[in-house]
Amino acid sequence: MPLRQASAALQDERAVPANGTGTTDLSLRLLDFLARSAEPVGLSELARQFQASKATIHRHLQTLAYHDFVRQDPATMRYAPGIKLFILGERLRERFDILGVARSEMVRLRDETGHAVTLSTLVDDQVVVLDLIQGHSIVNFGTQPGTVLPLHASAHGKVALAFGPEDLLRRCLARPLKAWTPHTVSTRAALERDLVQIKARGWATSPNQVLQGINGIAVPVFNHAGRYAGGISCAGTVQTIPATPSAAIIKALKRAAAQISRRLGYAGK
Amino acid sequence: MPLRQASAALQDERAVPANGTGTTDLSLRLLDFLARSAEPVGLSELARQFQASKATIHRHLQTLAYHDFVRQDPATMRYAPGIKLFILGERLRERFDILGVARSEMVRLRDETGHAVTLSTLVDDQVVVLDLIQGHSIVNFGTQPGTVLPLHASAHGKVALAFGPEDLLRRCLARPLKAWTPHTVSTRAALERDLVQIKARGWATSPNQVLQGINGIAVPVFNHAGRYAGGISCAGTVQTIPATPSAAIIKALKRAAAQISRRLGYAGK
DNA sequence: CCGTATGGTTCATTAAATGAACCGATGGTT
DNA sequence: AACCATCGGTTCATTTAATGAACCATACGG
Repeated sequence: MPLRQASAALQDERAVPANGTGTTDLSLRLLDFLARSAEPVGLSELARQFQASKATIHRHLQTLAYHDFVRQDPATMRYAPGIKLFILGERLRERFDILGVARSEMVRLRDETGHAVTLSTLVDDQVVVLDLIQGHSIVNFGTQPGTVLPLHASAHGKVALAFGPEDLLRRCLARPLKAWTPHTVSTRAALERDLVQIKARGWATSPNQVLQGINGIAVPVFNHAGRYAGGISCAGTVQTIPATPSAAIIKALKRAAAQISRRLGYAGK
Repeated sequence: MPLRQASAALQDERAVPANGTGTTDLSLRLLDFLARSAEPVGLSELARQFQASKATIHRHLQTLAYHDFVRQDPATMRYAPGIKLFILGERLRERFDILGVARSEMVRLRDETGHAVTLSTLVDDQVVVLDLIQGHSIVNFGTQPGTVLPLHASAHGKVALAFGPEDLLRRCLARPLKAWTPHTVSTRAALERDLVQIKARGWATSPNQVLQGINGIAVPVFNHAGRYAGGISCAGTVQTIPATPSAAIIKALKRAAAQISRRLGYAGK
């Protein structure tokens, strides 16, 4: 199977690599590629993907492996992401204090509603899923921690737009709004109309926005300074969570959010 | 407060950086340093720590930031670890399938015993904590996910030595056994005696081994091939988990481990 | 108003990253 | 068995690109 061109995986549509070190750039792209690959990848394959010589790739991998960012499967000789990524990633967790205080409330919310519950926050204009409590159904739902959600087409994202930094919407509109499904709100006017409503009622939904048949409902969490600190949401099928959800689930979400906000030092209602 | 010399943080006691790319090496050390720092660090500070020019550090940070491995606090201009570490770290989680199947059993074990429960596995001769379920006590216990445990001085480590790869013990004995406390088993003979007993009875403890007053009890988990796949443990004070633990807790641990092993496809008893 | 921090940039020097060609091993195919 | 095409890894001459001294502009404190 032809893998997607490696360089596209990370650089994506973004403009120029700016003025940095090209060597490091290659190393990081290698690291990213390996972390995104489902299977360990061989040296030659990597050299082909990145259009570099085997010698170059080999030395990069040596250094990455030395720092445990990459490991070589002793049996197949192929390369896989290393444990260091996991270790450093876990260390980053501590920085998001919202994570610790939210956990128990999320579990309670899950038990109340039976739905999968996710926690998100805004990092550098990106909505990132921080934690996930699996729902009480047979099929596993919800976005995994670490996932980046679209600002305009997810419940979490729209909560961030509605209650987050002032100029977030402007930066969001600077690039085209990707239509994930035929139902995705992808025009500026429709999104702004949506946000007015979300601000008024305090919660956002995203029926069929990012995936047909799936819906989410999210509410904001505020910190000690009274500012947006993140969001919590329930996710499920459009059958279980309709576009206009039941008063019960909204109430449960708002209660949980208020509780978390209070624990973060929020003094508001 | 004088920070520890940055270069020592990662290279540690290890011998030579091998033959890799020095540029990448510096980048990775920078990344590691930032991830380990509690607070964001300024450019000049980093240049001093790594004994390199500001220009060099700056360009490295530019590239790291471009890939979201590092972010610059807009207010203080200082540098902090980026969200990419968290994202890639979470992605690594999927690779450890033991994580998914173990979770519910760990929660049940925690509820049964009240103790903090941890899950570990062996990665490149290192025992790494994969998951932690907090105990039901006021004070938070247990080692955080991502932590590397000593092979000879932790319950998890000794389970790995007893039930893991044949030659792990040999490689473990190749370097001196660090004595974390006065009670740490740090002689070859004592360790080997310990392991014989652990193999016979199927569980390991580590009273006062790595921290005075703290004990852990661990049992192995086996995979579909009947080989060691990791371990689960309960942790607590030596008062709550004595050196020779109650039959109840041992039974609970063994039951949970058997259940997880079975879900991993283990056909044994 | 100076002194000394900070983050960031420029540019000539040179150190170091690079790739073509190579090796030894492995594993199918003829 | 001989062959060919892989594989991971290494060598070494070439030249690219990483480097640091010196340089801004700015901010803070006495």
